[in-house]
Amino acid sequence: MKYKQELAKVLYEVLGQEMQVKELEMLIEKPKNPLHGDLAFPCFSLAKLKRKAPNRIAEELSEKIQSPIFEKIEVVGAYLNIFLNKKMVAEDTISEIIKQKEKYGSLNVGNARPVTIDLSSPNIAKPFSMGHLRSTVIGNSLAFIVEKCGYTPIRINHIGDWGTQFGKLITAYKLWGEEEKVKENPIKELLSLYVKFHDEAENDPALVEQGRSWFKRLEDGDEEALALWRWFREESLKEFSRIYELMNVQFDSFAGEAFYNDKMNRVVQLLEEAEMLVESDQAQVVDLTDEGLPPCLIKKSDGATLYATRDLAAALFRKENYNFDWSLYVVGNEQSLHFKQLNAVLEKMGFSWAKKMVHIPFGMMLKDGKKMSTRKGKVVLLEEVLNESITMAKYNIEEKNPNLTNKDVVAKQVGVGAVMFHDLKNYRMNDIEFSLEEMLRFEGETGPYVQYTYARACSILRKANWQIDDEVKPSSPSWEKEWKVVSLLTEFTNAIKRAYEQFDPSQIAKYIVDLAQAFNKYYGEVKILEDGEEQQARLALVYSVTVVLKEGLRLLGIEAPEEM
RNA sequence: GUCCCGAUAGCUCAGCAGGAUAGAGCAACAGUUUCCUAAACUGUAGGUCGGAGGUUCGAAUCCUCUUCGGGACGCCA
Repeated sequence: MKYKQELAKVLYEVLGQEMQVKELEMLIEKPKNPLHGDLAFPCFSLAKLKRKAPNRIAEELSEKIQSPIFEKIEVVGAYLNIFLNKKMVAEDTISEIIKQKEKYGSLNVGNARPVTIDLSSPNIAKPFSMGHLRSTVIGNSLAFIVEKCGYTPIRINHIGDWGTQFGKLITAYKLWGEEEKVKENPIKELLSLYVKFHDEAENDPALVEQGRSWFKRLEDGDEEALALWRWFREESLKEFSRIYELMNVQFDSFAGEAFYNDKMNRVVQLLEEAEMLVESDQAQVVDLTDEGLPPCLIKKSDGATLYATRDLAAALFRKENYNFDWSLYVVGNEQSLHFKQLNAVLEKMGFSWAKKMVHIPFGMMLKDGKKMSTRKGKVVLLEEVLNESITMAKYNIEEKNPNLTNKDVVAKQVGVGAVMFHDLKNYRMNDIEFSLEEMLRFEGETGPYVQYTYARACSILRKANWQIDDEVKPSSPSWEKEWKVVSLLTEFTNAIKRAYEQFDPSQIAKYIVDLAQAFNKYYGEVKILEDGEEQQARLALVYSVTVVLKEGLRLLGIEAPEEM
């Protein structure tokens, strides 16, 4: 990054006023082919300005520019290829990592301002499905990323503990439920009641009506309805917390939908005062035709509220309570219309901060190419997948490293890491076809691969008895074989910046895979522990790699065992 | 019907504020362990970047159209 700026500056000095430093910097690229150096400047656009052949310009520039950080400048056609001074860059970078340790790569753009993150948000009385995994894992990672950029993240688990579904569930329980069975296996039993309700409702529309009226009773504070609701809620939360513990995810707030029950009148009132509410088929809606959107439903014909009402209340509450700078919603792509409407209504109400509310959508977890449906009971349970992955990791440990001391702890770290990394490594908008085989893969571009690389590096440092000493400057004559690793280490900040700007954790995941690959290649080529004057420099590099791999994994919410 | 996503190697995906021969991993095949953890490394093979136009010195990348897949579109969330 800073090397790019240096090149832009040097070019600017030679070129004079023809282009701004910023423009030049934008033109500079990182060649894919290492034979083309570390930085390249294509002269095509300059050729147009100067009305001169691009390769002539490249020639001329190559003779004029110079800087102590350039080792060599080559001209290939219209390209100016810059080779950086390996010794200088390597020793600089490694010293910086040794000095900053896990702070390396931090970006200070947030000034400690709060960022609320709406994530996970499972529904009570429904199993924690693979679909919720995505929101949990992406949101959790974004919280770390945003924090790395200087913000204060606030993780909010907006539990789905309110809505017509509870009317349906209560109806089903009253009709077919047995207390004993529910107590034995709460989620499973409640889910089968829910599924049964939808099966039966297909032939009996009166059931849906009953469900609706039970929900109305719930909203009106009916004791029987409330008691059942509380019970379902409690049992569900118990189950969820087990999963969060496995994944090591923590929240700052569990304020879910029910939390906003007493805050919705105010929203309705505000909308009324602004004369934004319109009656339509006995329901109350906000018209959004001017915004090119379908109307937003605020109140149903029976007076009960909807999720849009609750989300409006939640948005107001979060602004007032946390005064967020950004408010992120990590919610599936299928809800993007809802969030557009939400934004539009808030803007219409005159809240300019609505612009700072960002929906962060992600693709669906598909089963056989189709959406998984709770109603049809077609879900894959996250907990089962996690446990299977942990078992698999344990098996691998027994095979490969039977003398490991804390096998169960490491098996958990690796097994869970595999599942989490699998979800984070790809661009979040892609749909994912559920495949247990893919998720439990421990080789190639996977979480365990990165963890393994880290463990190997740690093992070397242990064997060498290497101690961190902030004063010692690593020094080596060539840095030739370690150059790829070094050059990736300098890129860490860039990866973090991209992840933040695009709210995309996969940027970090891809980066640490690249770094791990480069390190493993180096490991295969060079005997790091071999005695000699360069050994200390190599060890300092290995240490730098451990710092960045561990920090990269941490930003994804994944643990890094030192042995595995 | 309208709107939102996506399409790159057999499979899963990178690459996309345009740049040099389109890259990984998995699967396949062939190798590497008296040597720092083989969950690794090396090599071989594998491509009309869905299709057609357009903009440009230059397009996987930008624009338009089109095909296919997924999703959303008032009383679910």
